[in-house]
Amino acid sequence: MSTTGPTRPDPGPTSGFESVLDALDAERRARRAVMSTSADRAARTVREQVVEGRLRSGTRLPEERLAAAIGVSRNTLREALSQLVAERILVREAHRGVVVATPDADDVRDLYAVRLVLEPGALEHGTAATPAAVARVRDSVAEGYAAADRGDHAGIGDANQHFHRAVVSLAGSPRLDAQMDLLLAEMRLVFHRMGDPEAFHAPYLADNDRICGLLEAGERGAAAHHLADYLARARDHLLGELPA
Amino acid sequence: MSTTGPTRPDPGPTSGFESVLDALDAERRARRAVMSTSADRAARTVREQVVEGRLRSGTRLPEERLAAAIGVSRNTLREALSQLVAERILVREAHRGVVVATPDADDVRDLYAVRLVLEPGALEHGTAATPAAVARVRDSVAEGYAAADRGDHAGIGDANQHFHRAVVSLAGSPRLDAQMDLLLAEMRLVFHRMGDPEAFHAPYLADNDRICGLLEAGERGAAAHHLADYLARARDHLLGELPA
DNA sequence: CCGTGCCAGTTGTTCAACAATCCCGCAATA
DNA sequence: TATTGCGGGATTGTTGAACAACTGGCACGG
Repeated sequence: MSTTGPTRPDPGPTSGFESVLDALDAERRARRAVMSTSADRAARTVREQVVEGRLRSGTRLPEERLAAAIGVSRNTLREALSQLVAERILVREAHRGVVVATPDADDVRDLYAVRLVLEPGALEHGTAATPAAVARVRDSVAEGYAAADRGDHAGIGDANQHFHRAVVSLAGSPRLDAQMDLLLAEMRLVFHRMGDPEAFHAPYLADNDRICGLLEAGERGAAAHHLADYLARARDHLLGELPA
Repeated sequence: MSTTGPTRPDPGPTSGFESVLDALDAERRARRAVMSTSADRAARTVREQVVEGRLRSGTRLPEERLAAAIGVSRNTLREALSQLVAERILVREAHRGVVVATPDADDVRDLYAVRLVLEPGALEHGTAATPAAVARVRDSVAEGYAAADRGDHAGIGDANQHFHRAVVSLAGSPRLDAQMDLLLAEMRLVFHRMGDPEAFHAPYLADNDRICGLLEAGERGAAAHHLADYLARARDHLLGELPA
């Protein structure tokens, strides 16, 4: 360390060098998170196909062919599948393989039981209801109206999911956010089983708007009660349209 | 089917035979769930060692030796470890292996953020607050007092966990119950990092009793508020005693 | 004392194999 | 005809070994 570059000072409590070093380290961690392992990538691939609706409920996923298709070994794929089974996106039947989950009425009731605790709870007691967080809720409402204006039914569904995710994020808990993402992925599975999934969400745009308004007005208890009522209605609506 | 047994009627909408058949099928599924795969058994083994406190936070778990110790192959063990990583009991660092998780202050805050939504929510809005479910809450309170009477500190901790699990079960959601079990397992990891984990829970026996009383009296809103307050207190208490 | 390069150990991943199990069809039988 | 019994083929559960990529520590040289 004699010729090139500035000689390392090293003393300062937070030398500029240390910060650069930390930044590089952070970048590396980020890269790791993105690249991750083959198993994680495989899991992401399969999950995407499922929530996107290209793999319908009940389809079997033979390990050998799927592994070849994704380009990983069977062992690695099994790790990925186990992860998705834990997320309840797939179900594994011993010696019969994994199939895309087929949520039944009981699953729907359970999912809504969770949501009825989670979403009103976050709305009323969430400790991260900052203006920015509330604004994200408002954004999702606007997104829904915009999608409705251009007749984009899928867009309405997406916006609706964003709304409920934004509500839960009022709790300010990364764990809860992740949990909600899994729950919403499972909800998509339910929607894909319906005859006309796209038309389902439109009626609830007004509810979202109203709840958001109450939230902005600081009437969090009222917002929570409205949301609870709305969730119960949506649940029954959904149970009515569920096949089998 | 001509000689033995009653000839199959087959017509009835819900022939008693069909129900027997369903029961047998259910039993088989249950058996499968108990036996499960080697990977699940390995996961259960490791999880038990961790929540029991025999494997402390930060301990590294080399795959080869651990696999040999449990008696499964490395590939199978990896499946088990992945499952525990998903449960946040272990953390995996790329190319450095898995170690027992070391929850820090942020983790504790996050865990309590979840609990602050979940537990008061279940208490106030849970739709399965049957007399039997309420009785289970009361049982856990009694269990706590009994443990205190005989100076069984570990027993107090166990009873406390039973109390919070019973509260969440008021929601009547299997998914939420499972989620709460994971959360409580993570809490045990936190407690194991404390200097004197056993003495931590005793002060909260009275709170549990009081909350249970309010619940039995039908004052669910008050019970929820008391629990929320108590959780915030416990969180700060815990953060104060957390090392590092 | 500091930096550099090498080496052992561990992980990530693949491949090939085998037993256990399940599904499907086909023949035998009442 | 409908049911039972019985392969045969396919798939899963699990193992063992192998190799590249990567990490951490140690000796070497300045």
